[in-house]
Amino acid sequence: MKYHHGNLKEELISSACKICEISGHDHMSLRSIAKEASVSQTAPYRHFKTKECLLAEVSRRGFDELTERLRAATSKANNANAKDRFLEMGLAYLEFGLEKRKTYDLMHSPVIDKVEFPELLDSATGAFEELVQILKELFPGISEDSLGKKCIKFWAMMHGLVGLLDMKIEPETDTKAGSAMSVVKDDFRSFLEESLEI
Amino acid sequence: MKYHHGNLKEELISSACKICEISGHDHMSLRSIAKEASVSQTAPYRHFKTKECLLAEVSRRGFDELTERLRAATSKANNANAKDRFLEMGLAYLEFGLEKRKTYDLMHSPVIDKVEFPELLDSATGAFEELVQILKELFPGISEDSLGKKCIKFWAMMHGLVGLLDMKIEPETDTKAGSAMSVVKDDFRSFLEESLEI
DNA sequence: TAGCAATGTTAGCAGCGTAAACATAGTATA
DNA sequence: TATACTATGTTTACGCTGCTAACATTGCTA
Repeated sequence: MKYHHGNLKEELISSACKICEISGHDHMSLRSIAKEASVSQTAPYRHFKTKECLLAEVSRRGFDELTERLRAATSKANNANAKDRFLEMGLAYLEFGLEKRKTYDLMHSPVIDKVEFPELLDSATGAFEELVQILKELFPGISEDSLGKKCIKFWAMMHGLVGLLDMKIEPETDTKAGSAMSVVKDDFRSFLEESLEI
Repeated sequence: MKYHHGNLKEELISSACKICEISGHDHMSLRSIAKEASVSQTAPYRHFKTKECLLAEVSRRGFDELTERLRAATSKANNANAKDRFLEMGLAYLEFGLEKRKTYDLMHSPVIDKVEFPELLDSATGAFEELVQILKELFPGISEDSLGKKCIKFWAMMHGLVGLLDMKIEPETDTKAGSAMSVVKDDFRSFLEESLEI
């Protein structure tokens, strides 16, 4: 067993990503991550000033993966029209949010002050930029103001939807909110399509 | 100093609400709350099984206040038409979210599993119900399915907006997202009005 | 080859949520 | 009114946490 790990920083990050997605960022301890890397409790402090810094890195990777997925979704249907590609993107966003829910939560959690981590803000902006591009195509010649509004509207709707869909309101505890939700869930495509007329 | 406090439970909750809104729920300790009530560290355990139970109560009060504000907003403009009342409600939602941001975060935070706290779910549903009512008025004769979709759409948009608006992207760090945001912020009323055509 | 910076370890602090055992006060019943 | 019971408080203690300080080892560079 050599004293110097060699690739500890990277291993800590990927362990953190794994643990975060399993247990959620608020049940994740630096000590457990260090243990997973078979390293002393305080070793992480040679690579991250605080726990928050490590979490910021996890968050950043989350945004980068989201960006990648959005890009992949729109280019998957590359020869299709802009509208279909937009729909694919919406679906990809939702999938990411629901699939990697705990990471998604971290990414939007206030525990990490994005102002303190500029490169995190960059990654987050990157994902947003994907939406801007596809909407620009969808509405050619649109004014900057209108484009901005549309972007916010969709981004907000998607973000809100992830939160709402994840509430997993079961049929038994069915309420108005619950039944409304399943309508959307069952046919998200048409839901999103209608929204295009905003 | 009498041994029995007399109204400890209530005082703990209101202290918790105060501390939560100031420091955020993740920087709030049971011990500090107990101290604020001049009571031993473990006294809260006579009234709340776990810290989460206290947080659930804080969250519940948040939803109740939100419901109250939404109701007040729509009835404030009581003699106005449904559309104006809807706009008032949207504004009220946004105001609550931005004004009581930390509490709002707790309310939507996954740390409290709503399934475990049915009365919390009730309170949350109450707020949603306000939206259902006003949209029903706005679109008389609308099918249940369409109504449901509209509700989700607006709720998601509002919820997403609070998160986005609070990012407080400053002019200096201006990005496409930042400038788009200020457009919405400056004229939320027209932003919401346009969305009505969904 | 000497020295320095990077990266690891050990020991220890204060704060946290929580459980167990005990103390006191208020209330219902005999 | 005396007695038991229940509700509500305190003390003590445990294991976990983030983090700091002091020290050890390694690899790079002059």
